[in-house]
Amino acid sequence: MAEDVVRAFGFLSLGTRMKRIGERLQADTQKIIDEMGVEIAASQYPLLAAVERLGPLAVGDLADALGVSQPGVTRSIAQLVDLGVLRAEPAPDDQRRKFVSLTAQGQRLVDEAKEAIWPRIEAAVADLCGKLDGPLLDQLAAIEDGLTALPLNRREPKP
Amino acid sequence: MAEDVVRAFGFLSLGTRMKRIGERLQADTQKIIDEMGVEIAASQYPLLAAVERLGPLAVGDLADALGVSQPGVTRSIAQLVDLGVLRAEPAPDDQRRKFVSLTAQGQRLVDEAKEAIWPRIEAAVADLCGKLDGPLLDQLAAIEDGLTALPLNRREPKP
DNA sequence: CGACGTTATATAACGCGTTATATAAATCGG
DNA sequence: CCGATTTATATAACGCGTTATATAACGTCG
Repeated sequence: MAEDVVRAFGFLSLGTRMKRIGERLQADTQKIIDEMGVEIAASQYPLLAAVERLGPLAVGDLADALGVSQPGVTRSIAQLVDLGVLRAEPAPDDQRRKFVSLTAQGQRLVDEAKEAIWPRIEAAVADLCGKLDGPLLDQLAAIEDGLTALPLNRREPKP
Repeated sequence: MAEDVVRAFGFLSLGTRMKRIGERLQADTQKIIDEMGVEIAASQYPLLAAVERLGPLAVGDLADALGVSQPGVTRSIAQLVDLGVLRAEPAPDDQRRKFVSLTAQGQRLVDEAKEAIWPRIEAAVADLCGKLDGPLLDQLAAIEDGLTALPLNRREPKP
């Protein structure tokens, strides 16, 4: 088995490594969602959660709240509007702005997620790294090893 | 200023957040490399470093060493071969396998990087998160705040 | 030895992020 | 009040990761 170069390089490849871990966590999270029979991509939940938490919001404000670029959220919104979970309507006073809100179906989806999915994900991630402490690189190694030993979707199944 | 939803959700959106931080680190790293007038993308360095560290290696072994998929490294290799820094030649005994090695130009590039670029990056990242300790989410918050306060390319300029 | 399964790499299609730029609406200044 | 600038969103093109599948070479077995 070849050496894990990205890990071996420590701080030098920290960006690559964090991105890699993030993708792995997202992939495992997607598995949990799939197992629960929901049709929404894991990556869309932050957007739905932001709309629910902050109320109807313009595209640019959503981009700020999510920390991603405006074209990125514009595209995600378009997909979720197509799926019928989001609605986008121009602001009455300023036709440039578009306010995004949950449809009834979207609200149901979020309610379900809050009830059944998010607690499960949060518990699994907390199980993986809630107890961690110490230097960053050690924690990252523990996360990678922990995921290899037992992926997120095998952790803390709903009691 | 809108609330940072991904941060607020804690473990629930940890994957999204780590990916986001990784991308930000990579982007800052790219700035450092650009400032030093080198024409290689930051994302290619792990591949070059792996080839240098582990010697001539087959495509699949490189994928293992880097923790990415085989098609991913196949594509990166193709680009670096086009740039003239890598060479790929079929193994004499097994024509399916392709061994990847540094060209003279590639070796020069790596030597330069080891001399001037990697130490600078490592110092900047160490400055950002070498002292961190404690729970993971606190460290991530410190990293994000630290990058906002002073991006990597402003840290520890070469003495 | 030839067919068949296996293994290594290549290609295709897609996801989701980015930057750069286009378009349309609002605002500002003469 | 109209032209110029600014602001908000949309679109296009690309980067770099993925999975699924095609192709070619190897090994094995009847």
